[in-house]
Amino acid sequence: MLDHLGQTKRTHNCGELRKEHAGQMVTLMGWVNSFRDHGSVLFVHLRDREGITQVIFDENHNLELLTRGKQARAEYVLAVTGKCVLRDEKNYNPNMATGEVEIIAEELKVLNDCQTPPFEIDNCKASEELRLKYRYLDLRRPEMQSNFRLRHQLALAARRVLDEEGFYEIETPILTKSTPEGARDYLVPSRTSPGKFFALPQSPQLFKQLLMIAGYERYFQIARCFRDEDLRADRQMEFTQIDLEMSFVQPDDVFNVIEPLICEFFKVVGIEPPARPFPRMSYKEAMNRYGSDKPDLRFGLEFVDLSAQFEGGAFTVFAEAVKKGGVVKGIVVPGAAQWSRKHFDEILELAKRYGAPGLAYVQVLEGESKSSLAKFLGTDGINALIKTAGAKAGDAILMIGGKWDVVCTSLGAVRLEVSRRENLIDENEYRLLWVVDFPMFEYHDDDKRWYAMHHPFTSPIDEDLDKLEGGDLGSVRAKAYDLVFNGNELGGGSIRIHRSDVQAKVFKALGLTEEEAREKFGFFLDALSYGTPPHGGIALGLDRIVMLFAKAKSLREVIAFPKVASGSDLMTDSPSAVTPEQLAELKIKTLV
RNA sequence: GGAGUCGUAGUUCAGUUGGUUAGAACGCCGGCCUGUCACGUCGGAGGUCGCGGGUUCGAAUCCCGUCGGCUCCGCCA
Repeated sequence: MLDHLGQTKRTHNCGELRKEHAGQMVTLMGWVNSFRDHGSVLFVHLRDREGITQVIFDENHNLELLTRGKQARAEYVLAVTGKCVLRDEKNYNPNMATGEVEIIAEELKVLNDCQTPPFEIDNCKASEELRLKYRYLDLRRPEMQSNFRLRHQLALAARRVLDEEGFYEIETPILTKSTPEGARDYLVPSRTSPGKFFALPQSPQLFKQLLMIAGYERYFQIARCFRDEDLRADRQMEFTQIDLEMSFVQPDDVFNVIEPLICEFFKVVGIEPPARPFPRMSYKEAMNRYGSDKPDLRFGLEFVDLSAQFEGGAFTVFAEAVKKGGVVKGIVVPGAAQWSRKHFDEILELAKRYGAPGLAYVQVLEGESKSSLAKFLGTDGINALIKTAGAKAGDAILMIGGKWDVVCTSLGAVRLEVSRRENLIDENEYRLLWVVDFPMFEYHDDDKRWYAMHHPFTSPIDEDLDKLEGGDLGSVRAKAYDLVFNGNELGGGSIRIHRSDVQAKVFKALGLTEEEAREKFGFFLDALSYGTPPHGGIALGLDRIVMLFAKAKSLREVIAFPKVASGSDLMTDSPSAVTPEQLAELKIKTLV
């Protein structure tokens, strides 16, 4: 039989009672975390958001109440009133914050019962699939509740810091206009304009720029963004950004807002904040030294350029690569001289997945070193190589030669894999940096045209403005920057174009005719011409920030109701079919 | 779109070379138990081996297909 809550009021939560409370009458409400029935005495651990407290039902104290208490099962919802008492010292439970006290039940209300849960909340060993199907149960687990407390605290800190810095929080539309650049849009059919569609925003990009044009000077929003692309452990189709924009600024001004904000996050989680200013590295340098535009600086394995060693040499594969304008780069891996052939082969396979033509290596030994290159370079050549690379006995040098970007990217992947295999990452270290001076454009071989690397409203750096016309678009640098945290891209932004003439040149460079530009961004181009202040901003991935501070392996651990890799929601079983009537109303026919 | 990997009781897993009645732990149900907090103890129930097809005297096991989860490539800032 269930009881009504009635006028019973909770006096304390399940995490706050200490020995100072001994002697007080208290009322707790929560879920049965566990129970142990000893016949004439029953122990119940009652759990709520704040913690767990032990409640005792005792035959000598109240037989009728004990009998009723014994009906409780896992996850029943109880209201218990009783006296908080100090436990005998030998009965302290040091594993519980409330372990020095317990509640002797005087009154019990069973507010609700519970089916046998599909997995134990207290001791969850369930697969992620099952956890997601019963997400509301999964979210009861203290580990998950702690993730969402952290998420709340970080979002709150962001609001506090940005408010102190003079930012207004302003909402922008969720139903907006499809823009073909960038990621695939989620489309929403318009009933009132049959055959036409809204798009869900990939980011509030244009709206926040319009707010600058509108004179709001400093805007921020904790904004939901949508991208119809395949998911990853660190990528959901629907995610949250701390999005902001500022007027009359250069990149430094943005950094000077973001760095204190990030430091505040460290304070919230109780970790010593990193030193400021955060280091900065150009895109080119990051690629050259680490093979990534989001280098993980928690470990070394920096690239050594070995092009000069191979130029014109007997190892024709590498010599040819250099001759054609490519490079040969290597990393020195401590201890890897002992690796098995199989181990090297696995690394080679990885490099190939990233487009590397091959992978050469030298196993550096006390006496003669081992390498497949020995027959080309001779002992002297190998020794010279070892010296240039700075390798010691016991190390191995892994080398890739070819086109610059392929070498950097594939060796970067090798560097990361090696760091994992060799356990080179200190999980308690936090390394932040700004990656700056990104290329403005990147060339896509498949459709033979240039694309904006960031987005087409990014300002080129002043010195490169001239290069927009007449030529070498690949060398134009953008006033764009990414914030990188332990090898993860936490956010990115740029100073925007505020002049119509510059914007027109960029569109032209991207191959957009004036008519196309007008059709796609006409409203925005109009706005640009009405006194746009210089402005710029950034967006930080809130989910990723929470994930990193929570040391979670996937975004799904810090998003309350996430999608799985295939893009569906296992709890609601969405997406799902809709009725023919719904489609008819929208004038939509499906092809499947 | 592609690659790898996993799918057996409510859950997590084991399951030998293809062999007779598919096991364990936890959970669940019932009994006993006054100090447990991973309680203990006695007993019990619980299986479409993801699904479909094939090979075989015989399939959880081998083959083909398919569905679903995870990780990655492509894609994505």
